[in-house]
Amino acid sequence: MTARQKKLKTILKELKDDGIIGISVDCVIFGFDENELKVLLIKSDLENFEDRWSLLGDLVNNHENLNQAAYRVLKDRTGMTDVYLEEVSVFGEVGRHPAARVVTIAYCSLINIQHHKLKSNDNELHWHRIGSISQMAFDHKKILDTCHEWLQKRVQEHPLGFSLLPKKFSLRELQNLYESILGVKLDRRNFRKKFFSMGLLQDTKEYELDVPHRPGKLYKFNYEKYRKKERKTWFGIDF
Amino acid sequence: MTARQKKLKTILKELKDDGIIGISVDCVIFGFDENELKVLLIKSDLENFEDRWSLLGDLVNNHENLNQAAYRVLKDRTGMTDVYLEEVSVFGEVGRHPAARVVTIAYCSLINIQHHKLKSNDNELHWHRIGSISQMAFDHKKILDTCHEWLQKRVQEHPLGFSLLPKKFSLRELQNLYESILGVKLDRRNFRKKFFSMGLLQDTKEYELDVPHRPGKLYKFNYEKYRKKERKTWFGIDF
DNA sequence: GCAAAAGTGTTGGAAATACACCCATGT
DNA sequence: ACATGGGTGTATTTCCAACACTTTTGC
Repeated sequence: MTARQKKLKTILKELKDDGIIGISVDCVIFGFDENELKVLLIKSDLENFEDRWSLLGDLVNNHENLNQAAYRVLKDRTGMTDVYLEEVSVFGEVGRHPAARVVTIAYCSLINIQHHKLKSNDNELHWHRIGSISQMAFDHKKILDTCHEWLQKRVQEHPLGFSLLPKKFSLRELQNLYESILGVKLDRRNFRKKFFSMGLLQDTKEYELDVPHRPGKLYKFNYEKYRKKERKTWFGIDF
Repeated sequence: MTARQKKLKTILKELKDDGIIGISVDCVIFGFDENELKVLLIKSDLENFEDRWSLLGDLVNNHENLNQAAYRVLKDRTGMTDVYLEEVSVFGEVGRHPAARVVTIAYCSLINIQHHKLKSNDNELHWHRIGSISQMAFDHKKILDTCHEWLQKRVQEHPLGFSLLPKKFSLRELQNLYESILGVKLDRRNFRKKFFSMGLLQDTKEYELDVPHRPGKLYKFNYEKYRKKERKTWFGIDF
């Protein structure tokens, strides 16, 4: 048991003894690699859940904001700082944590997996394919599923998928990303038409390298133009 | 100062002294009356915010789930039990509450205002028109705005607007509801077409009474049919 | 009979879908 | 030369937006 785990255990015991509700953040860290959506998990802290995988999380300090706590978890555990992060939901069932009453705020984080080199000695951390995960510690499977559904919806309405890709990407990569997040196959021509018609992809004049076929153009997402864009507010009622 | 307020003040003081983060729920209670979307507010509990309006909320007890806490607030303060309630977001900035660090879970509740007769002696509670509210206590204006935006989006994708209407309603009432939530004018014929084509409105064979014009048909929303309906998962990418 | 809102269809344009061939590159 | 994926256009269908007159009721 690490020092970190010991300290956590002590704090949780105190919370329980004093009848106090603890607050934590849990990060669902998505990455995209080998054309698959992956999630970064760690071997569970607690004995109760030995051999189960768990999200990265920690208790919130009294003096830090919630998203600061989430950033702290990301930075301390993955070393990454420039990360897309958004609050998704809250999980606060009375019995969700065996050691004490802990209400947790679930964050969805998207990282460019290329930039994140796992230290090789950090063999408690692993990237898992979505769909290859059945059981997890605590209610973390439920949290993961919620965040995945949130991402599926969100990625269709906001340009956050680009956070999972390198700055410069081919349209094929972009399409693979959408297909793997949504779990569907899309028509290549219509997909291109759709994205080009938005006018938010910027031609870099560069091409893929070292591919065993005709290289594709590389694009950047034009955040500046997106920010200025006038957005329609009425999408149409449809249940 | 009421007994309730005194007790709250004591607890908050304890939290602060012990350096503990408190957890509360705050309910944004929407109603629909006189063809306008309204929100139920109360005069603020705290001296700091005298004469400002505040959402209905309370600290979460150690032994109750978060939505149970939200239901409790609704029941204790409005007397209503059969209420639509959904978690929207979390607000946990360090300085958001002057008396202590309190993280609050914001709930959106929709009630049929007809069923809720405010006790006349309860003159601290008032229905406010959305848009007539400028300043509020704490960060409650931000919470209100967040919930309103959430409702605008949600009501277009899920059939929750009906919770604001009587069981039986005319299409005009339904359209007024959507118009007031979204702040837009809609074409009457297209609106009808849209809803009828969903096939979820059930003709009650009844008509409006006591209206000074041709009475409209009354409909019920068919939740059962909605539940069974197969929903498409792919809405199309659009930023 | 008049005021007020209910009820009802059609048409044109935009967007989504389905679909097949040639091109550039590495091996 | 061949295998692999890149790049492109069109026809069809579906969905959305715009729009005006007749009907029923209360007063």
